[in-house]
Amino acid sequence: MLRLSKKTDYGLLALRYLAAEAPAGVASARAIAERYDIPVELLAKVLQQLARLGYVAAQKGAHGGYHLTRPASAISLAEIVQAIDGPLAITACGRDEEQCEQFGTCTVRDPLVRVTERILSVLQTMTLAEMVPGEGAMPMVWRGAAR
Amino acid sequence: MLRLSKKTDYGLLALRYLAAEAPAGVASARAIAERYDIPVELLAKVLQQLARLGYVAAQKGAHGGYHLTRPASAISLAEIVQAIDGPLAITACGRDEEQCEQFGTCTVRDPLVRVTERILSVLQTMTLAEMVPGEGAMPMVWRGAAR
DNA sequence: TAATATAGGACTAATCAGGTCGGAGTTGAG
DNA sequence: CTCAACTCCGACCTGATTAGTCCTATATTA
Ligand code: SF4
Ligand code: SF4
Repeated sequence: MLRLSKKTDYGLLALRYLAAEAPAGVASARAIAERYDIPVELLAKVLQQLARLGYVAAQKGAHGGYHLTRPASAISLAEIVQAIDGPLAITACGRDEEQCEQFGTCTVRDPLVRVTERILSVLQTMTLAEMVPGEGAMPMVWRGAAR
Repeated sequence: MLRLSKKTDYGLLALRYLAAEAPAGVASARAIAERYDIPVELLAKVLQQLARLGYVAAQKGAHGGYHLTRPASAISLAEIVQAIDGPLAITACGRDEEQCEQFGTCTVRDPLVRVTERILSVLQTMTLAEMVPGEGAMPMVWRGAAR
């Protein structure tokens, strides 16, 4: 029903925390999970994935944790979503060989990929920095930002 | 993973068929299902839902079928999606009382509803008529259509 | 009346997201 | 140097949502 997964939701929450509220920009999975009342292991998994993709760096051992590797203004919502949920696709035919039965006779595929591209561009124009009101840059250049 | 349901996909296919290819703008659920190799019963259910909402009208009995009640240019993709999949929501907190555990401590809710609104506007700017290349109006007023 | 079409509910099967478990690696105090 | 505590990490399990099926009732037309 056009919903993004809870994992993405949690990941977003965590990244925003690292960007805005974390003591020295560093926080452990446990700390973030307790702050937002999220299952620890699940959030850990999300952060692991983000670490694998290089959005955050992990520090093991005591007093370890995660920290951002890029400025929050350089991380788009689109990147986060795709890092966790995989490539953005509105339909089943969206990516890979995952094509549906009616791939051959389908007449709405092309219009829908156009829609997908536009949604992607919406996600790309929203950066992590714009999600934290006080901190970072909060540019007032909203209008005309499409595309 | 931000995908719209197969039902919506089928419904879209059916509506486009009624708008563009159907003999006299009328076709039965069976005919459409066979045309696109869709489970008949499932497509029937989708069309019933669309009929209930008033997007198509049903004619029972022999030589019956469905036909659009509005010009294709007056039906937006947003309407179709919401008619079949229910209200558009990116997150679990999106609608109703379906609120998640971290509703109270959540810090990303507001930005995400903004994103939802923008995605909705993308879907609203795409009409059924724009999905059939030859027929109907295909306006070239894409740029600057956001919001 | 026989054939064809929609209307609507209940039921089953498959898929996927959400959540859980135990283990491996690192750190730092003693 | 040793060891215990803390962290990340990968695989596994389970419940919820979706996709699809089946059956019965009702309406229309040839
Ligand atoms: S029906 Fe068409 S648009 Fe939908 S998944 Fe299949 S090929 Fe893609
Ligand atoms: S975590 Fe926040 S944005 Fe996500 S569903 Fe819960 S309240 Fe909504």
